[in-house]
Amino acid sequence: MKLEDLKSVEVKAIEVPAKIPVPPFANPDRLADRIFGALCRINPELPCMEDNVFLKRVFVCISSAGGDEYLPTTKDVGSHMNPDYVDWLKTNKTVAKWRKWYAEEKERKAAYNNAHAEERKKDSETRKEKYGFAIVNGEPDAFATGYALEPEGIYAGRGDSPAAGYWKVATEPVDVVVNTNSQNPPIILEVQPDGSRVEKTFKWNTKWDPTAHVAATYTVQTGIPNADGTLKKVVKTSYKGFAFSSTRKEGQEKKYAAGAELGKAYNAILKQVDSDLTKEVNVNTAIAVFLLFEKGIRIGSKSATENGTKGLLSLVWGKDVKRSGNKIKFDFLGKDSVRDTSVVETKYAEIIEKHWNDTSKLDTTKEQIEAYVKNIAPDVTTFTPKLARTAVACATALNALEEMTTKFKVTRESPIALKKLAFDEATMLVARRLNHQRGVNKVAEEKRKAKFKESENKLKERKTKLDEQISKKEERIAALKAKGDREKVKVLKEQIQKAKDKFKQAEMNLDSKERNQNFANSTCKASYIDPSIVYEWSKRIEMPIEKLYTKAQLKAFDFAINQEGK
DNA sequence: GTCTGGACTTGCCTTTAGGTCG
DNA sequence: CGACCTAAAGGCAAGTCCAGAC
Repeated sequence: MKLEDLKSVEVKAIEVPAKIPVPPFANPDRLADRIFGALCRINPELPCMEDNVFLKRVFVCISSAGGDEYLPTTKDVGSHMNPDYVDWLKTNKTVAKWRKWYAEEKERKAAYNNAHAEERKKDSETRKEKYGFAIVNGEPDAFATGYALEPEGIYAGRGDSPAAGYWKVATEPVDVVVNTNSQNPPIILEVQPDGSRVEKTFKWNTKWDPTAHVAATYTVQTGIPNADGTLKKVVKTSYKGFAFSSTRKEGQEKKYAAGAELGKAYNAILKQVDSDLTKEVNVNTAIAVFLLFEKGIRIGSKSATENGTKGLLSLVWGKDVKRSGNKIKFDFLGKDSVRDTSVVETKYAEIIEKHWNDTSKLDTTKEQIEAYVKNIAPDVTTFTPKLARTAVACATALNALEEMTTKFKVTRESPIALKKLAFDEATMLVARRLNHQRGVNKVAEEKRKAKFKESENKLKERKTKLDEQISKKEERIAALKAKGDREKVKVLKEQIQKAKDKFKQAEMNLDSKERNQNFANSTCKASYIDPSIVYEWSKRIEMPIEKLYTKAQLKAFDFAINQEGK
């Protein structure tokens, strides 16, 4: 989806983050001290602290930077083949001392922030007003993801990232290329260890590329450092930039428009797939198209990614995908190392197995898939496999909203809480379809389970209390009836009904939470479901749209949400 | 046509803000 | 009226995709 060329860009400021802080008994200018500090600063409950591969790499970096005094001995961690850093970290005195300092520092900072809350808020607002934006095509435009350069730190990758645990070098202003055609260069806001900012001027490297929708670009390198901070070995390089809000908005708008166009061709595409799979022509591409539209699966490439994760084109038959009767069963690690164990039920299961098994991986390409779809639907001007995911989400959302409206008997008069529940349940169905799982690590999962148990107990307590209150009120009703006070009886009865309804809603909410606890609907809400679908639904049942989207989302979706009078 | 740098999007996790409850 | 809790913002890793070099 090509974005419009830019006419002009002027960047106000770029922030340079502070280095990793270290305790007063260490040397902030010494890299080994900062890496050790970064290690001690990590929350000990995070999964990476249970990961010996991660920890081993951290110590390789510390040693390489000249911090041998921080290294555990072989006696401390066992054999070289299978060292145990996890337990050592839990008992080592130096680590404990550093951790204590970081904990105190955190408290001190929180207390300071608390005491200076108003002043800090004002400060940050002033800064945002003065510097937190660029001027794009003559109009002020916020940054979509902040305007601070990459800070140094230990690279925390997801899954089996080959860079996890290595040192990520801070970006220096000399490494940055500012994308501007303005005479006014951005200033540097250098963050001090105490959080204040010092303004500095700098002679930036600049270029002007109207097709690139970024304020600046730079690369970040991760690997094993020398004592002076240069890298002895580079493990990973990533390219970054500061995107504009308007860019994101433009992209989203075009995406949904293209998705809607594709949606119209949906039936025709499935019909062609049906015909091809039945006649067994073009089968590999037809299977890919079928799964893209049935499952909303990511496309991936022929080979696995460097983290070992997979997408449709790298799935191996018999290993990542299997058949059981008329079911196709998936089990593989996808983006962000999230496991996909979904099942697709289809009458084509046997044909799919026959052909996919022949070639191990699906014998097709993105280009062939694109050509296949465009051949059926020549009106669809933009099609990439990723767009199928948007189309699947929108189609699912449309059906799910209808389904949940009926299931929960939502009408215009329904309470807002019930409408919200129906909406959440519907978006959760989309999240399941797109496999948006949450917190796959054990620590987070345990916490979530504990928390859920707790709310369940609280609800039970509430039920006991409610029953007591109701029986008391019923006694009073009986007494009032005897007296013939109809008015008060009516009021009391209404109160009871209200309390019962409220409790029932709480029960339903908790039940919904339990069923959906391993899924998150935030992502599909923010980037897949066409906001106009949601807006139409909300108008129909008279649900205030601002209860469904956050402030930021409302602003981002204003192209779809007609907010007349607001 | 193929390869790949890098622009742009997606998505999980952590932190923060702000609201609620006792 | 602070402790507690949840929703939203923010952060940044990791995908997809496009265009230019060869």
